[in-house]
Amino acid sequence: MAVTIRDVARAAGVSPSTVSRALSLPDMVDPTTRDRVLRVATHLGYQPNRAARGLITGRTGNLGLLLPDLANPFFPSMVKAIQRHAHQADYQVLMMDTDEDPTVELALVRSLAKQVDGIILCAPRMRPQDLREAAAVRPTVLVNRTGRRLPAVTFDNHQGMHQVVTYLAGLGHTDIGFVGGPRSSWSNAERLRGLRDAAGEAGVRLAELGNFTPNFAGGLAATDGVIVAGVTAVLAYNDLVALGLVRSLAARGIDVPGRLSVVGIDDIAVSSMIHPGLTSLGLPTGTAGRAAVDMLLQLLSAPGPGSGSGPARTPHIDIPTELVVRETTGPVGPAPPGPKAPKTSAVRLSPPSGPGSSRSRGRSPRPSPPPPNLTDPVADAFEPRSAPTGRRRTTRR
Amino acid sequence: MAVTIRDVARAAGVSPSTVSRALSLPDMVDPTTRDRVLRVATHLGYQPNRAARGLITGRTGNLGLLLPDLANPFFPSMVKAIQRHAHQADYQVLMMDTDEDPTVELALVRSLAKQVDGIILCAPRMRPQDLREAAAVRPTVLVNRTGRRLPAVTFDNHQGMHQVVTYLAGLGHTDIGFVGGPRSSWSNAERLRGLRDAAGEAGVRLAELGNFTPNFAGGLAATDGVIVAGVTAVLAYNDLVALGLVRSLAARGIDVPGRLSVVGIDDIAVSSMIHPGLTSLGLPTGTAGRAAVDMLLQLLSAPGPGSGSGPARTPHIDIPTELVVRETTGPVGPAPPGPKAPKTSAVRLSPPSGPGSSRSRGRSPRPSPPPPNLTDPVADAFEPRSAPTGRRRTTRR
DNA sequence: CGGTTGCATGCAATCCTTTGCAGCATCAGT
DNA sequence: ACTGATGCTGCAAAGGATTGCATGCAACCG
Repeated sequence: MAVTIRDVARAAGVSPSTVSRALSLPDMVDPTTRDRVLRVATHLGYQPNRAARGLITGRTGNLGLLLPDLANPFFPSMVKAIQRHAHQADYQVLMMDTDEDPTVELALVRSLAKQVDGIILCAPRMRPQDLREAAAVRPTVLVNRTGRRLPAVTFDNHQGMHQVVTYLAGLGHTDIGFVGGPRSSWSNAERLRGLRDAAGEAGVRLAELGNFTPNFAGGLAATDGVIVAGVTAVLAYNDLVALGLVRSLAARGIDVPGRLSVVGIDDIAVSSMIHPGLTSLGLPTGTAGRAAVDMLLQLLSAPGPGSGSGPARTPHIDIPTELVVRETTGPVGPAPPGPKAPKTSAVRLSPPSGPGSSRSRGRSPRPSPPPPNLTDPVADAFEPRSAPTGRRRTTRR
Repeated sequence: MAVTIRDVARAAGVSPSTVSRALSLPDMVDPTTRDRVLRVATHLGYQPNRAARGLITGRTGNLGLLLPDLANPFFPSMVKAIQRHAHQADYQVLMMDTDEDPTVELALVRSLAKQVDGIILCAPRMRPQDLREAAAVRPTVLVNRTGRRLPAVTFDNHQGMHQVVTYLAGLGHTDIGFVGGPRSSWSNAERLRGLRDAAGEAGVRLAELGNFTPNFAGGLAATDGVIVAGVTAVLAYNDLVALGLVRSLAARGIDVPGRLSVVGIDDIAVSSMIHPGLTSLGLPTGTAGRAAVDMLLQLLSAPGPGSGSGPARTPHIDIPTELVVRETTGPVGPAPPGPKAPKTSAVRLSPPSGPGSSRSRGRSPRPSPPPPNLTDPVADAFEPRSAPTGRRRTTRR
């Protein structure tokens, strides 16, 4: 059927062993024969049978990826980065979605165990002991959380919270609310900690508004609490929550950012598509995905635990975040009494006083004059995801 | 290391063959021994080595899934359905993302070939001959397109276009524009064809406004053309394009749906989150994903081509679409001269005259009275994705 | 010139499961 | 009681690649 290593060997006049070595241990065979073997192999279109290889090496050539909900726009970009990077190293990715159900996570990890060489685990609510069990069964890298002595790739929540609080304080906000995510979520706890620190340093009051589901519905549910809290700015657990918040605030006639500034986390693609554009703390998911794959591959090539000189430090990468300022944040102050002011308008956003805010968008308020021409300058103003135009980023401290 | 079939055999006092049969051909072994074997197997936690099995059976237990861009919110829900369904049949899914690059599709299919038993191919722009080559290497099911005599799962574009046109015509629109997607895309051609038919039947004029990239930027780029076309309603190739359109129309001060109604396709999650909510032709991606897996599994269990009585009909499932009416569509007519009417507002949407439009939302315009209580009734009005409240669907014809 | 070293290659075992075939036992029928 | 059929089980052969070990050859040194 398919071309096997014996076919190549026969055609090249060598033994199967030599073919195998020519492919996987190139400098162990004579250059002349190696070239001949490789030429024959490519000519015949030989591709090693992964099952046969796996049977003897005990490796599958697969990486497992466990995540809570692919439908959350936060994940696809990370998944894409992971896939691309894994493929470059000749690994396949087996992805599994837990549907935000922590009870199935461990079961999925177990079923994944036999079929992968290593696991990238994105399970913000998994219990630490389960985490340990998962890591015991296969080399594991955590993403977006830490665990007891386990390799991890995280986003620098502490620094991120500082960015947000500093930015908002610079706009004059002294009362900031936080719409929390799931109580058991690692990043929720982490963000809360960072927020308390940052609020204390900046001298602003922090209102913790409870825990909500990390999606659009959660944002809707949080609205009333935000209103009665009497804050002038609110940070949501993620962009989906923020979107829900913005949506139902608008329905209540509450001006964003005039009466209330809203900030999200994740900087998902939608945040730049809607009106008003959502100010959000961006988490570089692509960088994280690549880092996780690199870390895992390194773990796989490294000798197992117990050997080596002393207990190797468990690797950990903390990725800096990046605040993307758009239109849901503005200086604190009463809603302008101006005649029939539009509900929300980009013009209301004066340049923040924080660092890196030199450029102003310069777009006029909604009832704008007709476009000067019909080609495309408008597109630039709307920050297509690829072009940095119109995105003002605060520099990292 | 791991527990093998021999361990189970030894513990159960039978030969490995019997264990194998007890697991895969249960009614071939004596019930007594079968029970004993199964009990021992589960007790020892035996899981067959997939590599060894694959080596002899020639099957991998994997399904390949090729798609153009996971970051397009249209796909994750389909991917989730595919995964869930495949796992139930004890298959794993190897997903590959082509990054919208048709030139890498064939290469990826080839690299996928040896590692999967069958392929679910979502490649709207792949050339027919490449399609055939892909299908020759492994059993293949096309999704969201057809190809020469190849099994396929599609959405009923023809019926969908009829739904949209009928609905818009019912609102009084006689000039409808279509913002097309990639010229080489199968569904683009299909939609165009359906639109022409439907427009002819309904007696409305159809303006074909060109081809654009199937994303937010494409919508931005299409805006000028839409404006000069002089239409009162426009259908976009997909929701992302529609969102771009809505966004830049708003920036130009063009009232949606007062002056221009906008309809998208896909009904991605975001469309119900933004304001104004996007009217969209929903494509049941979950249904499609499940259907594709079912079809592929059937293909895998069926005898290969050439056998059987005559050429079996190539399976094809056409999934009905479902129009979800929200706030970007309304009756044709000049923008109301009413005092400081908000740019867009749900109240402006009078019930469409189409079928199935009995319920009205009953939400008041934006400057609404304060909420009656502080719990959650607002959430209901905003159609959290799970609850059908607030989604008026036109019944299928 | 003999011995040793080192390199390149081949041999053969091994990974674990499935499955065609053979064997054995039991049972029914005559 | 013998024959034939039936049903369950075991034997052994794949299936393709990797790898420790052995072998053969050449080169080099003494």
